[in-house]
Amino acid sequence: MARRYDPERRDRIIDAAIRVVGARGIAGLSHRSVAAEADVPLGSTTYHFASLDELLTAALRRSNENFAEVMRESEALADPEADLAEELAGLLGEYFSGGRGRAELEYELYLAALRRPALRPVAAEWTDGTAELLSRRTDPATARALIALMDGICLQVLLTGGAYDEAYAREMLGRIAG
Amino acid sequence: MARRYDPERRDRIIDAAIRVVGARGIAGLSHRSVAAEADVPLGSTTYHFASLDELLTAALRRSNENFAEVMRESEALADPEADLAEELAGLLGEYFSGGRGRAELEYELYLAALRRPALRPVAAEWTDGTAELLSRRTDPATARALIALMDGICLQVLLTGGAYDEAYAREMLGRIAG
DNA sequence: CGGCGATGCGTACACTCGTACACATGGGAT
DNA sequence: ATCCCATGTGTACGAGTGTACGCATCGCCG
Repeated sequence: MARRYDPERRDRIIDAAIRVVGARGIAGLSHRSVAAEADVPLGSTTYHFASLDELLTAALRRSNENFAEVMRESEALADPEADLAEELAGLLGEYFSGGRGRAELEYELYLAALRRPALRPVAAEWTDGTAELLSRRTDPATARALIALMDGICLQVLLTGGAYDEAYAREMLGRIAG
Repeated sequence: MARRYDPERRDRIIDAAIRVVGARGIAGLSHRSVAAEADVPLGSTTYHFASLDELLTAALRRSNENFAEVMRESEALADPEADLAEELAGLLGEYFSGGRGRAELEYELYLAALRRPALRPVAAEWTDGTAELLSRRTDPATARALIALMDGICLQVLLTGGAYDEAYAREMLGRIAG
């Protein structure tokens, strides 16, 4: 077969990996499944990413960037007049409004760091980055606690299959933000 | 080989599964690895647990029971005089004092519910049970928020590889408990 | 323009896995 | 005492996996 000149292949493989994780979970991620999704031969995925951990790391980093984008777009976060707890609760509402899919995907990548030390620095990047963003509206310790509570609330929704209760989230975030 | 009469084999297989997950993670869980750990033939594990999901469900349920035991033993939780936030922060301290191992194992099973609907009812059982326990000291909504925050704090410790800060946990739990 | 190294391609191998199945055994119901 | 079926045992098969390797191709640097 003719060889293709494809300078952005690496990026496309990462995108394919994210789609595969979204559709079949990390358990369904393999060099072959990614190769098929990205429409590249098997050898190409192993060439660009020596191990699956490497690929997952890249996928988590990209996922983080996507989320960071969303938070940056929310100008309300920068408005010192707005109620921080309400803004965050609203943000989570939007996050869940598109169905479980997206949140499930991003959390699966994030939680994968539990067992994969290679992902931990990337997970820490996300936490630190978000904390820094929130630090413009409150002190650093409070910022971290807000993130922890949001994580916990998302977890309860995702793990137990329950619904997201925005008023409840607003109330509890408010207790921390003061 | 002589057949062994072994009425508690099912239980021993569950224990073996928990040890395997602790040592190699859910990714390393297979009928064969469990069979080897429990010292039973392969066919025996497939006989007692038709699918790995079934085995994971049983493992998560047992893990929940172990944790519930710990919480019940903590009489301090029942003492209306004690400061709830301080008690919970202390409990988490004990939880982490034995190294990452135990928390990592239990959270891995718990978080597996994200992608395995079969585990979600069991995860919900745990949340509901713990919330009920805490409801003796506070209202139900606050109880759920305390659990969410504890989950989030544990997650930050486990995912980023950071250390557990008991004073910080106490402060933030206190803001929710009021 | 020449070549070389990065990139792409296809295949083969050894391994593990879930599943299925045929057969053995003996506890407990009848 | 007898028989049945829940339980236990061993093996085989096909599918999927990570990895390695040889060869092809061509952008780019000298």
